[in-house]
Amino acid sequence: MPRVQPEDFRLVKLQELRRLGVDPYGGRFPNTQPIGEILLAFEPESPKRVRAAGRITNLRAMGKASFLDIKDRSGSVQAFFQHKRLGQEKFRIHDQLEPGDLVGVDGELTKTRTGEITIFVDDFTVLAKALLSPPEKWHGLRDPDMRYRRRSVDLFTNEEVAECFLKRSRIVDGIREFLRQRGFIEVETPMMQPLPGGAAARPFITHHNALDIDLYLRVAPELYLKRLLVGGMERVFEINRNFRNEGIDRQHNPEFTTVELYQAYGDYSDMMELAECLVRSLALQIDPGGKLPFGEMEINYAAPFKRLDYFNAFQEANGFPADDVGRVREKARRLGVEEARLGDELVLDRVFEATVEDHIVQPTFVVDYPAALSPLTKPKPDDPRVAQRWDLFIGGMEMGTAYSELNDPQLQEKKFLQQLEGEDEEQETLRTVDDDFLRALAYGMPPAGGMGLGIDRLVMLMTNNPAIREVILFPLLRPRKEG
RNA sequence: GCCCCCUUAGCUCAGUCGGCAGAGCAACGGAUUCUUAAUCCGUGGGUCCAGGGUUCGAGUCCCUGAGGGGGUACCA
Repeated sequence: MPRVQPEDFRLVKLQELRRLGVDPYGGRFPNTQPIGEILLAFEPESPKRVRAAGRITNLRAMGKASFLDIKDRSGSVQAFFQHKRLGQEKFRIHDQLEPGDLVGVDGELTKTRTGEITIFVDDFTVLAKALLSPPEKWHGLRDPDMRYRRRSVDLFTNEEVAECFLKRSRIVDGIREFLRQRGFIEVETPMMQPLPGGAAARPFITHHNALDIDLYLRVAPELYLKRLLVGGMERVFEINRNFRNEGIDRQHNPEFTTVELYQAYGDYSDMMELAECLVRSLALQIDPGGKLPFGEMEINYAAPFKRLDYFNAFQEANGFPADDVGRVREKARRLGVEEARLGDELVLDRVFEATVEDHIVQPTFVVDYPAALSPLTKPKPDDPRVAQRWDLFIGGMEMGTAYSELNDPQLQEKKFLQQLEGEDEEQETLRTVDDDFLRALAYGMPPAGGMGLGIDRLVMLMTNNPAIREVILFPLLRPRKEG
């Protein structure tokens, strides 16, 4: 038994092609024009010869003639195959074509009697015989699970899916362009790290045989990018994957892409300006009015984004101050948070999430977080309990975070050690002290602003897809035997 | 992790009160030289997710499990 069972009726056609002396898996087919361009260049009064290649998406056979719809990445065109025009031998080969096959065609571009722009084919090449049928033409491939598992089919069948990933590519291009113009250079730092740092999340663990050491897939690139600041790379960014061994839902995939950047001699207010400008410019590229739908919501990307002071917002939403530990815990219990085994600062964060963050729809910077939640962040000069940090929320999602980066090596060490002391509700969440990073800091890191933005979520907003799996080409799925 | 829903032909789906397993598309045979989801005539196609139970009889009711979807929880 082959691993993938071809459909019998397609094997028959495959054999017939070979019997006719045709290689069903063609070869180079040069000098084609994108179908979209062919259609744009059409002039009714002066028919031209054209050459196109693509997938047969539909086929209407009528005895001695048939119409095939041929689709490439740029568009779709009708091709007319006629016995009279092709001759007995070629028409016989044409009879073996089916929806899903890839063909190259040569012919004259004119209109049919009904006015459809059509390639009147006088020669063609079989480029690939499909041994599995494409999805049914009315409803197509709709089941989300099947769409993710067979993303190839999803992409060539569902126009809007292909479009979404085209947009994603353009968004990433846009981010790179934006940052280059501001003097940032792109770098790549380790995805496999001896110590997972930069965020508190459960890491994936792997093993390197030659060195016989465990390595962690990174949960964040932060500590490496900061080493580059020490090294004198004053404006750096990295667009790459992070890996977190956590749950999967509409906003979370175990591997996800972020852009993380550092700007020497700046701080979190520079990052705020940068983030606002970047996100706004991406939105404006899609809608000149800067208003985009997201599910039931309409998001207005007009500047300036709203600013919300963490402690003021907390007081306003809850009617008591964030440092009233007793009332914070009481509120947490009422919200159904199991607060007993959590530290004060984590309980506060839960209550803040439930009462403030979850209700944010329009682009909003939540500014000045409790320092206890932000160990890599420079505290405010006038109040060490407050960190120079903001989180950006849009459409109910956390889009990113930024700090004035902590560059005091001794304070950093102290904060690392405090993290170790805090009772750890997640046994698997590693909290370690990265001595090598501390050593780098000790050589002197310039004060800097740093920021991370979730690119998948950004794409969700820009393409109006409320599920992260719609914007990741191959989201993680449970493997399935029968396929 | 917990709650709710879904799983029937290659695909998209219907299936009433527990009583012979259904449609469209796709496939196969035929007709058709300007069609547009082509049309017309004909044919074949099922481990009803898996296992167990109730019943004279289960796609349908009950239990267990698997996979998926949605929600919720977790994710400095």
